[in-house]
Amino acid sequence: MNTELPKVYEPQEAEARIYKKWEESGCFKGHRDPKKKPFTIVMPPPNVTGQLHMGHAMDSTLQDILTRFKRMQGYAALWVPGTDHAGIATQIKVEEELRTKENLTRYDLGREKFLERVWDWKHKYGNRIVEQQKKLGASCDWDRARFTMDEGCSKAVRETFCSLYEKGLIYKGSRIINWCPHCVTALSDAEVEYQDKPGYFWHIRYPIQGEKDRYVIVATTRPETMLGDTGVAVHPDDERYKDIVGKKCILPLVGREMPIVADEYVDMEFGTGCVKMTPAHDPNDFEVGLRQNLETIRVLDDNGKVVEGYGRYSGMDRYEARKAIVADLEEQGYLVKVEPHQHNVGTCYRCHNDVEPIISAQWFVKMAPLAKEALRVVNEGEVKFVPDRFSKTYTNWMENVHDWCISRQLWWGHQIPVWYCADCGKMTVSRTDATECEHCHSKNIERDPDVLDTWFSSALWPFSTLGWPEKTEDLNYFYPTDVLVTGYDIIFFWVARMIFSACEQTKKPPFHTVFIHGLVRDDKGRKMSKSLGNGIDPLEIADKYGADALRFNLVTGNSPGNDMRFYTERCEAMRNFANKIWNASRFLKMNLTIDKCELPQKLELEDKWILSKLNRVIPEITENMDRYELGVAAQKIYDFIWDDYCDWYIELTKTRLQGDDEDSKVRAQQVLCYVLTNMLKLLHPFMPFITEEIWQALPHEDGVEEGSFLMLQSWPVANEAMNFPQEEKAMELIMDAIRAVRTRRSEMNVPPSKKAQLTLATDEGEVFRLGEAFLKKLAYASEVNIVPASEAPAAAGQVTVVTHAAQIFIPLAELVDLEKEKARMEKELKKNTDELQKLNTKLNNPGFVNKAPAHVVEAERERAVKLTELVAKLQEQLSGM
RNA sequence: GGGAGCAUAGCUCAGCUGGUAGAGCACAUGCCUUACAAGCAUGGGGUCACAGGUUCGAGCCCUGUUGUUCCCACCA
Repeated sequence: MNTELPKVYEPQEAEARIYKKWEESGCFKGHRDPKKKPFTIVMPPPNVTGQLHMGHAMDSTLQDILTRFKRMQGYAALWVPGTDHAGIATQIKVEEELRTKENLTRYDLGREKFLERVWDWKHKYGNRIVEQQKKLGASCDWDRARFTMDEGCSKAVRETFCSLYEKGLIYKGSRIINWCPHCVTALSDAEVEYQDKPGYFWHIRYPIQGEKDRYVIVATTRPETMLGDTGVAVHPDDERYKDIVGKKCILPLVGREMPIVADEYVDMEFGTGCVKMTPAHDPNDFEVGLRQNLETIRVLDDNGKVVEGYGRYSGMDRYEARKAIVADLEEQGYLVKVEPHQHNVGTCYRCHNDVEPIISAQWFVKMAPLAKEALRVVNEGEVKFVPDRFSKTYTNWMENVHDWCISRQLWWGHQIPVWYCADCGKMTVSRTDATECEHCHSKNIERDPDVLDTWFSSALWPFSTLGWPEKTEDLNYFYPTDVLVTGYDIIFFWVARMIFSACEQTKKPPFHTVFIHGLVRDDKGRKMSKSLGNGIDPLEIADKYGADALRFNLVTGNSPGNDMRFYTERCEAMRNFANKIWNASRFLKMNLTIDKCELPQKLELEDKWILSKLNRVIPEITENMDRYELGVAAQKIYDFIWDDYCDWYIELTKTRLQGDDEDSKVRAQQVLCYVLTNMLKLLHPFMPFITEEIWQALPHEDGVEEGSFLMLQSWPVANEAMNFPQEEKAMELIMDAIRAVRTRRSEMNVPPSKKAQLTLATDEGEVFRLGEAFLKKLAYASEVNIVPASEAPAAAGQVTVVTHAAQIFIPLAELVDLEKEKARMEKELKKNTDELQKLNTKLNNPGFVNKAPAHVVEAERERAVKLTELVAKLQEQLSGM
């Protein structure tokens, strides 16, 4: 905060400057402090290839809020950042660049050269997202930044693979897997996205061998797979087909003889009750094939083209082949009919091309034993999801999980540490690079060319980043970590896998809480995506409105786990809030003569009111934070700052600040400063920059070191000695009167410049005498007369206002239309009488009085008293009109 | 076929363990009141989707209905 104090807060320059200061002075460092409890958050590593998008911004904001909050609460807070090598995504990006700039493929370069290019790319762009996170204020310990392909993480990957293999939890097998012909790699189940797409049902006739003119009719959505058919199945109880079970049929176009088998899998009700079996290209058929001993014939190659040996179809792309086959079937009279059919097609989560189920030799993690412990820790509450409903999502998935296909036919990633011996044919699985076969010592070995699923290394992230498998001090102190913050969209990909990996490798769950947030959508509720071009760049927003405003926007107005729509206008509102605080602070600075932030001995009514309110809001906000209700906490601090502090307290202190009583002036400053300091602390996790900026410019409490930072100050706690319930109530009486007068004046369009005398008839004369100055300033009174309630003047010819504590008379006779005034009063009387009646019914109900908690009954009684007084006053005034 | 979310002011959404319905934006009126017009004051606007139930009391809890969104699942 410089001395010029511009009227409008400009975040751009300030934010960069402040961040630099923090970073230079080591504020973000996570130190092992034996006197403190650790609080650890490990960042979900964004892709190295990535640009920071709104989802990252939200994720990082939530983590930063938690980290800053805990740091201020005195924890040894550590937030570990990093990036993910993102196998497919990165490889595709680099390949694209190769193609467009040099017209080369990765095969032209060869594996080694290509990987060099990817590393170059990583070094060039990998830091971009880090810089972007810094712009948003992320208080990570950047010195600990990790990359999933760096040495430590790679070591963790190798150790995990080998130990799982040794325990028999990793195996290689030929299974039906999801294959992306575009990315030319296997995918895990989680990497397949199912989409409803319009398609067709082709009904095809397969002649039965030896039975003239007899056929089975099968239906398929993928006719090209018929080339790989090795059987037809019917249900064993299906009377229609009992006689043909065991016979053979002939595959059209190919001429293959295939058995007709009976299998429970077939649904008699569906279609014709006959199903073509393609064990090499359909997971169900594969299972049936195993039971029925059907041949497995692969007809599509890795690129999705028909393999050799199928005449004119060979070499055709799967869709081309489909057309050709359908045409031929029709021409040869095998096609019975074609029906439009909506079906669920698996697509690649990266390139969105249709995934092909293909039989292939891949590496798998055996999930059943791992899932057991991963379920236990969640079921027994060792790991909690916030909001809790996501634990159901998690357990449902974990209970039904299949083995995890972890090998990918890519180059960029952790290469599988397995060597095959050309001599003895056995495998060597090793933690260090093998030079010979461990079985026959032959040097004639070759490494498995495949790499591991990216998520295999991400799954180790919470402990690999802290040094595992080494037994490091960090691991000992900071692990298990505390909270994982992430979107619900990667619960399966990542959260679940971290949990079972940690349980297996470290024998502990990786964190105790999973704090789940929703997606940030555009203003129409659509997902932000590149293809739609509806993404909003968080950095542009931060640039325009400030990172503080962006953060505040991302954290308010929605509840945990729910998606939120992003409105730029809301950022504007939050920017206005920042500006409001700026100006409140500017006002204080302009009036500041003190150089220390401390509370005075003597407090005025309004001081006690604001301090008491502050005392109430501190524990509330703290509790909301503890419960991850960050939006609620943010809203409360917003309201307190804007409504209580700015709109009321500052206004209330103005007469003192501008008056002649030096002592009172100083004391007002002291309270203003004290409350502002506390508010800045409460707001700091949400709006770190502006709060730091202002705090730096304010006088500090005793014990705050020169050159210290707000981010390192302690979180406020309520001060019991500063609770003043009586004064709070008294102040409210005055505020009620001010509001009531303002309302009446506003209804009559009296401008503030037209001051008027106020007469208050009240039994709370003492209180209102304390509020005289406030009534003058805030209720535009030229003079305030206070008389006992019994001596109320005649209402005639006056504007009258009634609160439950006072009747107020304003001599603005020329503005009063007596009839209108009467009507208004009658309306108000009726409203209040009705309400009082309702309340009395409630209070006369023994059920309520006996069963409701005492404080609720008490509150209602108080309300009834107030209402009764109000009604009495209204009646009195009406009768005098 | 399972599972979950959502339905509250014109719009977008909050509403913590049941206790007098809230915010932002928008709208209306009056204010350049010496911190802030990115502001101040005041106001209008809601059968909390529908139907039952539990309770002294339901936006909140239970059951069902409707609409809507999402996730999971091998119906060819």
